[in-house]
Amino acid sequence: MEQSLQHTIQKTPLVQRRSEQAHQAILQAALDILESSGYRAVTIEAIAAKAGVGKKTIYRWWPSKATVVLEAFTVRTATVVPLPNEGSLRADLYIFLETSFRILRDVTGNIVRSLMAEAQFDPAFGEEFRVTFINARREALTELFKRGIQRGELRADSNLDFLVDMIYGPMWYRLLNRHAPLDEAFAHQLSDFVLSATQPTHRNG
Amino acid sequence: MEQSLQHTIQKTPLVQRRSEQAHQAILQAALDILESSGYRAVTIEAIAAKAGVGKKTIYRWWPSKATVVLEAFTVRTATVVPLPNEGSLRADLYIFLETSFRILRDVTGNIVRSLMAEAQFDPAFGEEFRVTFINARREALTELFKRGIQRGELRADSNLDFLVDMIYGPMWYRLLNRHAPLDEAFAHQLSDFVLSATQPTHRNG
Amino acid sequence: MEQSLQHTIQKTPLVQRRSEQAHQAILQAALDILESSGYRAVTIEAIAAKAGVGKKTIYRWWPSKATVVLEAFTVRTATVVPLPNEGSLRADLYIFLETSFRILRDVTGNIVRSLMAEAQFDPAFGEEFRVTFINARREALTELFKRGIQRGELRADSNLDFLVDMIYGPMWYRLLNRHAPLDEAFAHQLSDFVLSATQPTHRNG
Amino acid sequence: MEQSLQHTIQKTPLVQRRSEQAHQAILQAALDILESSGYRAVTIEAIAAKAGVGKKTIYRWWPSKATVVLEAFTVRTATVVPLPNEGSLRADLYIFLETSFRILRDVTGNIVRSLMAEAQFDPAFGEEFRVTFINARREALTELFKRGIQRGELRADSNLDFLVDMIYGPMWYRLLNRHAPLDEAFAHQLSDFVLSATQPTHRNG
DNA sequence: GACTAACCGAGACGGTACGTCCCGTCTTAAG
DNA sequence: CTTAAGACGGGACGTACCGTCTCGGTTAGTC
Repeated sequence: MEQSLQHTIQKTPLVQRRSEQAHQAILQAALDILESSGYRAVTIEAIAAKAGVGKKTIYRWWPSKATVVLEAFTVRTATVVPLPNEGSLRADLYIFLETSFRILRDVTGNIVRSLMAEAQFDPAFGEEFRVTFINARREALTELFKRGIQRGELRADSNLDFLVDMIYGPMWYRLLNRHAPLDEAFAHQLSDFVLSATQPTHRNG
Repeated sequence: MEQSLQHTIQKTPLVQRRSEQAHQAILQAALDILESSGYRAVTIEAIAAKAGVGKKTIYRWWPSKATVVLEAFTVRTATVVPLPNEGSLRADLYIFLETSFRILRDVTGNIVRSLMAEAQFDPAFGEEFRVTFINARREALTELFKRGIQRGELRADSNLDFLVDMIYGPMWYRLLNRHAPLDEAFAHQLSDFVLSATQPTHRNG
Repeated sequence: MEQSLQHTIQKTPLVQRRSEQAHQAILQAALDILESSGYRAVTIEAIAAKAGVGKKTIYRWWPSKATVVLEAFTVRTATVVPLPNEGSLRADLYIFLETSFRILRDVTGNIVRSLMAEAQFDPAFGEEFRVTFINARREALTELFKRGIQRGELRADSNLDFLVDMIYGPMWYRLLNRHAPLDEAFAHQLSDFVLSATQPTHRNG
Repeated sequence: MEQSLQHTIQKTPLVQRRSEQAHQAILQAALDILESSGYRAVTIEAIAAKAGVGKKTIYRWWPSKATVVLEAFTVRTATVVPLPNEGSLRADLYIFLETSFRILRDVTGNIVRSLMAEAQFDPAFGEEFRVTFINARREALTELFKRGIQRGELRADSNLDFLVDMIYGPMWYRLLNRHAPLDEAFAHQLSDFVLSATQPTHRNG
């Protein structure tokens, strides 16, 4: 983020000569603590100590520990957003969900839950979390639905943002509330349900 | 809580009863701070100071500040769960949602968001939150659906728990993620969508 | 102290019907904690718990934990004040000192040190400690000197209080300051020194 | 303390130097509380509040409040150890005692009593108190006696440590036990008594 | 090649809140 | 109507982190 300006004008070269080594050490330390001791144990002081870095260095580049964790999580782990293309919306949606669920079922789920929780207390981080994390996933899902429209599997005037809410809402609800698992059955139910409510023939039949 | 055993043998009520005065002062103080300064300002020390109570007294009866806030919130505020009965599932569902949304749009929404966030960090509180708060609301919604089945508006073999997820999921998602409002339009969209996916086939057959 | 009134008039029988059992249990508990964990671990709460007694019961009969310890120490342990009678002041003094030193060398020394320390912080206890403990020992020593005067080993106009200070002062100094031991050598040095400064023939010779 | 190594290799002065400002503020605050409210009112929290300093800063540099008070007392107050040189041991000793007594008769006496009391409960502090405070005074007195030996007023083989005990013992005893005052009369009695017991035999032979 | 400005590690700093320990008083129920 | 049991308001403890700051030292252009 702070580097995105460097390849543009580059008229003030002495500014922000960050140490890439320290940068990576910080992200790695955050991940290590996260995996070994959980989000609660992640503190700026612990990260600094583990990374062999001054606290100032962390504060220089990130506004909060949640932001560090978010970057560590998105950059250092290969948490790619799935974008299946199986030929049918039903199949794509199911695979998208089952892939997402599988990722969330392991430690990743706990990290994501912690980040969403942190977002409730820290509005600035909330905004960043939405932009960086949530929206990327919403757009992938939107892309799936758009393909469905192109194939005629979905009405062209469907409210895609709303459909995305109908998919991600129940997923997050189960993730955060833990009253029921994010399993294959749920992936089937959820994709079937949303498609059954949106199939063009049924809706206007 | 400690009185629930009294109708049995009454041989071990040696548990000293709590001071009702202190109890209420604590809940009120928690609410006051919550409303005036937000959840972040709620600390055990602040509650104790405002309630004119020793910290130990709070720790004696509640395991965490989240638990105090939950009790203050559920007991002292009239946050009744809506249970409309308008004659049709569609109307009941819409009114249920619009009533819920209206409550969540004011400060209550922030409290609820904070509690859900806290539940992510504190498993014990998470369990209590689910049982005390979430489940009560799930059951009310389930009751609505059951009436719909009785009226023939819903298939008798509908998976009600899943339907509840499809209603509460998107609501919580918007509440926590704040990418879109919990307004009347969403109440309409959501109730219509769920009903359109669940209308008994023989009605449209 | 509070019993000293009971065998006098006894016209108000229902007042102060202290439980002798509780009384002894408290003293014993104080001693037990003292010996097993040291003076620092002696608290009213610990005594009450160990004695199976309410805290109120302790506060009813003693003003402070130091007072409890003092009574436990003087009443329940057989810490008799030595009063040797060997026929000469020199012998009596040495035996008195060596006996006292021997007692102070074991745990008793620590208790006595703690009580003297407590007396510095709590003036009321300080007074009681002086009257109950210190003065009894000063009087014993004074008695020794008086016998010395009768035998002609000491001038009749000797300032006995001052002589007592010259004996007990160095003893307490070593006890509290711990820079040198309270051993037999010191008992000899001390008694010899005081006698050499007070022998009638040398002084006026 | 951390500067004492600087004249050597200067390769490991990585210990961050303490803030002299905070250091002095803490000592001053301790003294202020001590003089205005007594030793009992001296708490780490009170010192921190009065000095405008975090509690951690105090704990970083001192192990206990007694240590803070000791440093405040020895460094910030001009409690010089008297070292008279009047030409005779008798005069020097009397002036030494009367000067010491005068200092102990005011608030200083209470501080010193409190420190000695604290030393009974806290062995580590006891050691520091002995080394820092007690020993400095013992050495001054020893110096007096050594001059007496040089002048021929004292036998060359006198046990000076024992003589110091015979002077300081009674002083401390009266200071702590408060059964009699530290007045000029006692200064005379004490110095006379010790000298009368130690006069070289060949002088009176 | 020396200068110099920024970064860097280390961690001290003022500060807030934590959860615990005891204090001395007060309340309850049980005998 | 006195107990034991322990809850109560309160004060201080020593700890954990916060976010800011102050040090030397290191390093990377620029002069």
